[in-house]
Formats: sequence, C-alpha cells, structure tokens
Amino acid sequence: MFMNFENTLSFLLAKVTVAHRNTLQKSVNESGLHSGQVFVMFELWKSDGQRQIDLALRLGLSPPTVNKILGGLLENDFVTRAKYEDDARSTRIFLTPKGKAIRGQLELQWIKLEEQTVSALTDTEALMLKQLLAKLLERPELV
Amino acid sequence: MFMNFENTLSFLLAKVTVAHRNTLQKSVNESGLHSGQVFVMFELWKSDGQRQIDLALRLGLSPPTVNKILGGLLENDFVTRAKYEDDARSTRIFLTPKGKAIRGQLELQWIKLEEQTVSALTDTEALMLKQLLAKLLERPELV
DNA sequence: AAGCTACCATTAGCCGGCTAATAATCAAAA
DNA sequence: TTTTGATTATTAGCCGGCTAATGGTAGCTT
Repeated sequence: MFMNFENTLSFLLAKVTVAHRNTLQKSVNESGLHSGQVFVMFELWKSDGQRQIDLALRLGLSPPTVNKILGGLLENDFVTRAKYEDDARSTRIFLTPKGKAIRGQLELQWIKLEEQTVSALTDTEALMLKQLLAKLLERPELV
Repeated sequence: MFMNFENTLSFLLAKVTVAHRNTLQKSVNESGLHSGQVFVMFELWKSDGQRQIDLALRLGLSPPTVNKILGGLLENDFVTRAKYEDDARSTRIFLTPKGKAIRGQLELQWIKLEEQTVSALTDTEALMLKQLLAKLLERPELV
C-alpha cells in the first residue's frame, strides 16, 4: 500500500549527502581544514579580496553560514578581514600567506578524492552523473 | 595551471546535497517534523520497536546522531522509549498514535517532493540518476 | 538636510551530522 | 566466581547548514 521510500531520488540524494560529506571531511582534514572551509578557500583562490556577501552568493550559502566558516579560517590564520575603503558596511576577505600556500596541497587532495569517487563508476557513467547533477543544479529551488 | 574545481563530481555532489537538504527541510516542516526525523520515522513505520543501535545501523548514522534525533521526536510525542526486557542496556523505540497517524501525510509530502525533484529531468534521466547514485552508495566508503 | 529604504555583517539559536569519552550491562573466558 | 571485553546508550563538544533579529552604513527621495 505504501510507496518504496528507498527507491526515490530524494531518498538517494539524502543518503549520498551524508556519505559524501563524511568522505570529504576525512579527505581534507589532513590539511587542517574542515569540509565547509574548503569551498570558501577555492572561491578565494579564484578571486581574492571578496566581500562576504559575494562569497555567500557565489557559494550558494547564507551570509551567517559564510560568517561562521570565516571565523574558523580567521582563527587559524588562513584569511584576514579588511575594511573596504569605499563602503564601511562590507569587509573584504584576503588570503594570508598560509592560506595561499596551502592551495597546492588541497588541490592534490581534491584530485585524490575525485579519483576515489569516480572509481566506483565507468568513465561514461561518471560523465553522465556529472551532467545530470549539473542539470539538477540549474533549478536550485527544486533540488 | 589549476584544475576545474567546479566540474568535479565531488563538487557537484556537495552542491546538490546542500540544495536538496534545504528543499527537503521546506517540504517536510509542514508536518511538524524536521529533515532528519523523517528518516527515523520511515524506518519505524517499516519496523516498530527497534533498538537505537539498529536504527543507527539501518540508517547509516552514528548512534549519537540517532539519539539526538529521537530526543526531538520524544519531546513532540511521535515516539516513546521502552526498556527491552531481556537486555537492560538497550531501549526500544515505539511509535505513538500520533507517530502512526502522521504517516499518510508524510508519504504524500514525500511524493510531492519527489515529483518536484524529478520534474527537472526526463523519465530516462531520472531513472539513470537513481541507478548511478545507488551504485555510488554501494561503496559507502567512497561516496 | 532629513528620513526612508536597502544592504552588509553579525549574533543568537535551532537542527543534523560527527568523534571521543562515560557508565551501565551482558557475556564469555579464566 | 571473577575478570575481562564487547555492546548500548548517553553526554559533551565540535562543524556546517539554516532563519530571525540587530546595528550600522549607504544612498536615494523628499
């Protein structure tokens, strides 16, 4: 009479969420970073000196979440805050030398993580999965 | 010189899962439940009176996580705890009438959520995505 | 110039994950 | 029988998400 809960896409996504976050956590904590911090660092490596609100928008996270993550990065001296001269409301986030230096290591760890994840699939499957996930992300309100 | 971070499977999975959890949260909070509680309830509907450790194993969650989620369900009178006669260590979790009554509503909401999610894809794509996610989940240590 | 509105950062507080550490119990081995 | 080890639940404390509410600033309108 009742549906097959475990076979819904929503269920599978939820399960993958938890599993993937655990794997990500293990993968990056060698570098002294936590899972959420990695995404902020990648964004800063692309463009240093962003405002918090822009980081939030590009990462698809709420401003308080970004603020909290930055707190940890500041404590560990990966980034610094600096007031933006033209606008006293916003602060700009800059990479420290330590934050810049860690990039290579993190990229290698990310590549290893990617190889691990992809190893469960064939090349075709991996490509297809990426395309399907990207298609879901095009509708942020639906995922 | 550096990799295309946004095009890795690991990145896409991380993004999709955050987005999906937000959608799930909105979907189920009409019923008075939170996102994590839903999975425990579905598990109890399948088999009432389980021990916490068995819930944790079947859900793929840590025992403290299940314990915390059950705290909320107990407070809101969706479940009750009862000692297992043969073993003083474990407790068994039972659905209350309120917990049993909410099943139909939750199932409908889940179906709506599923339709929403799947609507971004064709039938073939949705089926394929489910199969690929399921394949990833077969290797819990890799996702 | 004054005031309204929009924007940015921040705080507080919640839920959902986790690990590590405790306490109690059970079971098996010595 | 005692002791040792495994199991179960629980607590504490962390990170990563979120919403709601504050306070300060900018900017536009009047």
